[in-house]
Amino acid sequence: MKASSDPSRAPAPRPADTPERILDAAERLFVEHGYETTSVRLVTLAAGVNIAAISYHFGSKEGLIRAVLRRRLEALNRERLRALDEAEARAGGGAVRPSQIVEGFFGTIFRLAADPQSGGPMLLRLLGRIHAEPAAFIHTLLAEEYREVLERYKAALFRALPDVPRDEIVWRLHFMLGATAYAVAGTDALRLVTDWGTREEAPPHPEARLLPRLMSFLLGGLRAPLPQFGDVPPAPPA
Amino acid sequence: MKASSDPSRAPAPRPADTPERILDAAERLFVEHGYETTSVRLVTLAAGVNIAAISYHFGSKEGLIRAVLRRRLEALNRERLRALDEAEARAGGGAVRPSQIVEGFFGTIFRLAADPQSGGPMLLRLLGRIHAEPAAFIHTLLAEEYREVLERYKAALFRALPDVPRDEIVWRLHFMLGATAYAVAGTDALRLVTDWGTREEAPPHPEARLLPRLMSFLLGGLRAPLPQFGDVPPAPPA
DNA sequence: GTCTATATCATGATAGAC
DNA sequence: GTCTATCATGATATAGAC
Repeated sequence: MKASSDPSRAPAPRPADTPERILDAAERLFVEHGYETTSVRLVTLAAGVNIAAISYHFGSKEGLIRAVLRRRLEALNRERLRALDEAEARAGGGAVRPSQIVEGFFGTIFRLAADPQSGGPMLLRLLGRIHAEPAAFIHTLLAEEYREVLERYKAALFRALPDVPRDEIVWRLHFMLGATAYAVAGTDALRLVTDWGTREEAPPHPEARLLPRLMSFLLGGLRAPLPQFGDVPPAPPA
Repeated sequence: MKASSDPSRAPAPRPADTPERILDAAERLFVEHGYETTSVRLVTLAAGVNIAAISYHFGSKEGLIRAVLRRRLEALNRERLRALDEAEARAGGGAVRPSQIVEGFFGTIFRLAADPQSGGPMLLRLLGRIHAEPAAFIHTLLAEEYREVLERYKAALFRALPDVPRDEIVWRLHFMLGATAYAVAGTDALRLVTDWGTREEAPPHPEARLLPRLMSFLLGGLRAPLPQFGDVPPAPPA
């Protein structure tokens, strides 16, 4: 029997392996302070690993945030595709109802956030934050990671709303993404709108009812009457 | 006659005074690269002023972004209050219609953006970017700057929608802010949703029809059927 | 008010011993 | 794989001449 398989000799001082500890600490710090503001020194300090470990395991700070994002987005993509597959199976050959599509796309975030294994509530804040990062490579990465899933959901919406122009559906999907990213970014932004000056004034667990509230808002926007463009030309003359 | 009042001796090499040149350059660079990523060196270089001018005129980098924001938000607040005053005057003593309220709040951004004096299209991107900055002092500043105007608009919405619980209205206002901030942050985020790989594929001036599209989406969300909370408790038991 | 020169510090990354 | 020590760079801010 090898020593490494002896449970009493398991690497006790490390609760998890180094790369994972780094990913956990980096995720938390990026969420709290943003990508630029968070130094790799602070990440290694919070993770309880050596300063050189990030270069060794992830190559660079950019490699680190890429790994942080991929870890969460992979699970999110998988769940979103599964939700849509299931809804389409239930619909037989017919179109899936818009509420099912919206629930599959946006509700999945909240279902994952309820599972500590998938990141827990931190996942919500990570998604909210990441859409706002100024670094260009992050947006490129997001576009790549989201592409397949967005294509599937867009196609489902086109089928579900055959009377709404496709342009309009794409814009509304964009608006829905924005409303969700903002809603989910944490309670910081909520302070703008509410009177909660102190923690005591805030209701306990304001996010408990967030999902149904958000869903009805998004569906209302998605199914709103089409805009009247009036005299505004589609594009100014060349 | 003093020399300084002689037009031929006006400070010709400076198209505007130093603080304003700095504000213009800083606004553009903060919008493009974010607050943290933009160095004061770059700002002074772009403004064509000396490296020490920012400390002298604004005290620090933080003082600079505060001044950048205040310059635009003051005008925005003024216009938003004016729009609501006007709508309330037209309504006599009655409640202002929701569409008028939403138009007054969100439409004002676009009307200001059409005026180069108020910042032009840059104003849209500035607002989109600023809501996403991680720095805490920026959110505090935003909350202070927005407070009065938001109170007025919230009160108007409460009157306009007496059957909708006030909690729900506040949340929906929050969702509307998010959708707008995202929509307005620039075309970068739009790439996530569209197939525009290259600039050639994008329609010319996609933002021309943005306002009516956004308005109908926001109004649809604001007037959506109330959410059914089902078995979800308002707050978990203590 | 404007400029040059510089003080002081924190960052990301790595070389090389163990 | 992990660690110490260090490098090169670029940051904000200011002192002091003009």
